[in-house]
Amino acid sequence: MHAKYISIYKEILSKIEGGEISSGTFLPSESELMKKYDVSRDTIRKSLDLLAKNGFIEKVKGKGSLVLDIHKLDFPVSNLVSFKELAEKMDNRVQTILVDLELISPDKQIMKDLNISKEENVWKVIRIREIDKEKIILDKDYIVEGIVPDLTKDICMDSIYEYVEEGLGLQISFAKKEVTVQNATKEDRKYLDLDDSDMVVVVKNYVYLSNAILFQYTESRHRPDKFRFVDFARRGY
Amino acid sequence: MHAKYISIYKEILSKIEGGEISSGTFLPSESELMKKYDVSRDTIRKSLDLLAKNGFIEKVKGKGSLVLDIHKLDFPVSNLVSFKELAEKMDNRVQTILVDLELISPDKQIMKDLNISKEENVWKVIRIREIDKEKIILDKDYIVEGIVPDLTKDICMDSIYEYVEEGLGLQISFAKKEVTVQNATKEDRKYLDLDDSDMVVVVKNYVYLSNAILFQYTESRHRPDKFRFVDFARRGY
DNA sequence: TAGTGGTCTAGACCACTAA
DNA sequence: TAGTGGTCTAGACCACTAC
Repeated sequence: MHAKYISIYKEILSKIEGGEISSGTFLPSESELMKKYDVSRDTIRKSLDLLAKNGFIEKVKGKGSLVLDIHKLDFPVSNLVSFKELAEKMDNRVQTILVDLELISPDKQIMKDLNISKEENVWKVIRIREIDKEKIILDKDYIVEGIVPDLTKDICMDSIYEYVEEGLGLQISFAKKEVTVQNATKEDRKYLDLDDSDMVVVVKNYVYLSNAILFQYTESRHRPDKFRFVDFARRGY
Repeated sequence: MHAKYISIYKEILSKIEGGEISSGTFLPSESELMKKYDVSRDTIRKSLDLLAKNGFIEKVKGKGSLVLDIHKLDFPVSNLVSFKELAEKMDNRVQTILVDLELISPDKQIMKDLNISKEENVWKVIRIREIDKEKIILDKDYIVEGIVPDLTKDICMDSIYEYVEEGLGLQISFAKKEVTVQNATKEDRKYLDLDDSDMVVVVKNYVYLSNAILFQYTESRHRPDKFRFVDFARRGY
């Protein structure tokens, strides 16, 4: 809502996604955009840099900003989005089942993952994500009580991120992610519809606030045949 | 080599990676860095933005730029690096075996992947990547002949990217990537040491030049137990 | 040659943090 | 209050592209 360059980014993006600007064509030049939005060139450039970073345009020196036709991310590992935000793009084909919500004293592994002492308590949240009536993802969340003192069933069924950001006024900023493939555990087999497959894709998330404090460790365990993510990568720095 | 902000980025990065600046401490303020490098604030900010984007620092308003202790990427899906560049960080524990190098007429799938007509020929390169004497990754590359006219055994054994960028003077710019888990094919079982596992992690790459022309399609097929990547993700735009 | 994006500068005002 | 990073402006010169 605040910065001009973000508003302009969003406006151009909506025109690209809405098909108003077709892929393969060039955006108006930076000087034209300056006039159009009545801002300085630096502000326009920030907007275009965002579009380029996220894979919507490619800037070509001497020519202009070419609109790309890369499709949107299905499971964005490189972004940091909540399941609720993801689900909203999937037309209600998803459902969440809350299996467990309790305040626990952390074991050694969780203490290490969250970098806390044994005096600090931790919220443990286990949720199953159903897609088209099949249990596809097992989400195991561990959240530091000192940062999120209260957690209710309703919050867990809706969106923990939304609560943390809007309810508590904290800013979720960045995460370290790790993706591996492992043999399924008994817990996986108990909660997921694994069919014949005996492996799961494990996405580990260490999530930090904007003051660089670690507040959440999450493990998302996916049925492999339903796991897929598309990413956009740039070469160089 | 050219831009000041990239030199400054590299200099600060080497100090962080070399331990000269420890994680958990703050970088000098932007105004101090301005004086130190004798550049404008905008230039310093570009350097710091790069460090933040790549997960080395977190900027905290009113405080400063905090150095993070996130370890380096193992298998960077979100970056766009060649296997040779990756291997250089692994102390020669890796080896490449060239299985196939030929110029073919594309089948329907390849025509679609590379978005070309059947008149254009395509280089097909099949390579096995050994890590610690085990055959872990099967790389299948398809490269448009019109862009890369010559391809030799030596180039494929060394680095195709290096040849394209330095030999041909082209600039590899961005890629669309897709990661899935699939059942192993006969070809996978033939070329890889799959042990008991019957699945592979498939990383598909559509690689573009800086003029937004698609020139390469690559499929990297990994043994699942050896597949792992760590990524850094920021929330927001 | 004219137009494009890439880089750099100098200065301004703001919001946030800490003492 | 002083210092920090966040945003925005106006102007400059460069390298590249197209004609």
